[in-house]
Amino acid sequence: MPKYVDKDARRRGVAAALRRIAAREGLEGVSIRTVAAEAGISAGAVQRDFPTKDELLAFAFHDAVDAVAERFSRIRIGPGRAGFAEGLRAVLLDLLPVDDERRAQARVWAAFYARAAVVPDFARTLADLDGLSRTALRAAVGYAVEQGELAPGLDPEEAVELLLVLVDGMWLTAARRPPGASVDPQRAAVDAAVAAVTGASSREPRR
Amino acid sequence: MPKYVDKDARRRGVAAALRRIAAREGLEGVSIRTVAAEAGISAGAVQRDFPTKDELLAFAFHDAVDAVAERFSRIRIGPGRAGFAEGLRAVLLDLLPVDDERRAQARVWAAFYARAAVVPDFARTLADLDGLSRTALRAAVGYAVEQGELAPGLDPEEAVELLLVLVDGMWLTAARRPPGASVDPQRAAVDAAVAAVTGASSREPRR
DNA sequence: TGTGTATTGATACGACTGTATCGGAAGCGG
DNA sequence: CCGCTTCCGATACAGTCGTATCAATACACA
Repeated sequence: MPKYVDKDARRRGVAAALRRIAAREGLEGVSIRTVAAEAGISAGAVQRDFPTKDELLAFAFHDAVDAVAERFSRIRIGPGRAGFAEGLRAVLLDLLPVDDERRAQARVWAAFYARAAVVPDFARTLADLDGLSRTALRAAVGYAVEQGELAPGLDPEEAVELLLVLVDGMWLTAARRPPGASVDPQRAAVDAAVAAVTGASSREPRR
Repeated sequence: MPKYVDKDARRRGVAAALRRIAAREGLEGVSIRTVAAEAGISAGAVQRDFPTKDELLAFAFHDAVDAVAERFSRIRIGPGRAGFAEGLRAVLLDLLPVDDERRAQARVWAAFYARAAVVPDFARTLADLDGLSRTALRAAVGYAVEQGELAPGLDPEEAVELLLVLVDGMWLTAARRPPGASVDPQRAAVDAAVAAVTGASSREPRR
């Protein structure tokens, strides 16, 4: 039969267009028409791929969540991989918006994050992501305890919660960084975070 | 001459109405008409107080920033006041959304925060707030160093940056907490943060 | 090559947006 | 009590929103 088209690929393309707009002007600038224009197709085409705007937003959101989850899962901390301090440092540095792509991604994240404060579905998705990060961090912190790399006074479970909050803070602080500003303060925060959680010194050894 | 009205008071009232809406449905639900209805006045009256919507948003934002700044400045850490650990714990616990008012405030904050990722004026205001917090934290950390309460390996300047990020993370994580959820994870994060930064133990001494 | 169906762009609709304009209500100085 | 100035609510306007509808198009198969 006639005229077939790769639907999933185009759905992802439309979602990417939405994120480009969201990175530029926030979720407020996102409409069926603007997204269609950014994607280079007509508004009618967008309507067919996503019958309603909520579905479009939800899809783009889940796509963004997946991208962030993938970014985290790329760095595994544990036996045979990176040590705890190095791994933690890598995760946190990965959130620093050193290039435009990462800065754009952070701004999109901030937009969706704010929506999660108001739309329960979004909040649930972020809570799920928390769950994933929690188990990953639990494993990493457990490994740190084995290696004696966790700061002596820290309760492992509590350390996991601290790191969760820290990651959110890094990511969102990054979102509001103006284009020309220096990343040094954030780099300092990363150094301090690694030092505080591992109990090591941030002054002499590394850098 | 005729008919006088307290303009500033009503401007604040309108801004408060805006924030109530923002806490409930986000900045997307904010329009001249909805704000007017929430404030119990006509749309024309809002227009007189705020000729343009941007001015209204900016005013409400600055009001919210002032409220947050005031919340922080209420707790002074230093000689004669609270010790560093207690003061830090108090600041962080103050961000926990234990009541509805605080949760609403956090959601409003998230909305404005996301806008700061996209509107340079908002970003500048938050950067100014960072400046304020930075000097306050510098004093507190300096005091901690004197008292030997700072974790031994931590660079004071870096510790300040870490705390800045941490506060943002606490506040924004709070914003997306569903109404019924427990605050225990966040309380754990606070305990860990205090322990990690002071170098003390989070297991036995306090709690 | 013709045919039938999946896809498309355009157009229509009602609701809502921000903003401008304006006639009447309201209150104080005389 | 009057006049004048400030305030207020309503209405008007052009634009955009999300969504529905529909004729025209483009393609795979016979």
